[in-house]
Amino acid sequence: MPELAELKFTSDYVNQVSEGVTFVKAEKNPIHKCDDLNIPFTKFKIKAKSKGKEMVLYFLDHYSDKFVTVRITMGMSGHFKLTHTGEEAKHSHLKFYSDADTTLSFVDVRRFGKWKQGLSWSEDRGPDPTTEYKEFWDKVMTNLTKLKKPLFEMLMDQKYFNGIGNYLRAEIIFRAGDVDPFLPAGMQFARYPKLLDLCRDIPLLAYAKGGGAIKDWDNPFGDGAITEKFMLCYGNKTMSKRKDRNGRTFWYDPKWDDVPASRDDLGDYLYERGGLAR
DNA sequence: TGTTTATGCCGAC
DNA sequence: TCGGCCTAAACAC
Repeated sequence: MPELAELKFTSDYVNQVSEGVTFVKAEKNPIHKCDDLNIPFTKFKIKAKSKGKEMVLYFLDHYSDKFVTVRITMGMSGHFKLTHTGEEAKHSHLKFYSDADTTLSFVDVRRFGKWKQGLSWSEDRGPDPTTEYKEFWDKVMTNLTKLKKPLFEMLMDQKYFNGIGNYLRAEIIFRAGDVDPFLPAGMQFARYPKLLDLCRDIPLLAYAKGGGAIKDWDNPFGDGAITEKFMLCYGNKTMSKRKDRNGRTFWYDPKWDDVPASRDDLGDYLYERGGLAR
């Protein structure tokens, strides 16, 4: 489930269940390709922060001010789960054991999630549109000429839109209403500054709507957590869909169905609708 | 029983 | 830019 809002939930969850807890050991599942962790403390606290689609975990020494960091991404299925020790979920790939017979596990069925010790936020990912809005706005608006890909594909570029993924781009574009998703992104941001606001407000809405429901990580996908009221477009049978150039399904309002899906025909379309040279 | 699909990257051409 | 990385559930036959 992990886009910007879910990373915030995950970070919240780690902080909630780790509050006041002392951890004593970190362990990696050998099947996972990422490097083992080396937490150089015998007793430590854990704290988490999220930014876009990344998390940073802080391991704080019980006996000093020293700490180490681990940067984590969630892939398609990553999440954290606190259990009794010995009852960790299948597909737990990192386990942090407390001194109270509990384990905080990083659970990830598909193993697309990654971690690396000693790192903080990635240099090649942009600001978080919800917590660093001004930097986000500046970065987009000062690079309009570089945003040449169509809006619906550009919104997945983490260099500018850190935290936006496949469902958020669908919901952002759907709510933008009159904004053609298939025209070049830079042009659309220049024409419709409200797009910048939506890149902040829709992830915030997802966070607000999901607040009560996503906590049940035993059943993160099946309970319609964010669906009613929030998920208007993504996965909706009455909407249209097509594959983007990366093979991801893009859900959109059927009113844009006349936009050519073939790249060969798109040149003429841009000339007519976008005012661009052929 | 086989195929398609899944909220994401990542690196080899 | 395209296939690869993974498991599991939903769907097709």
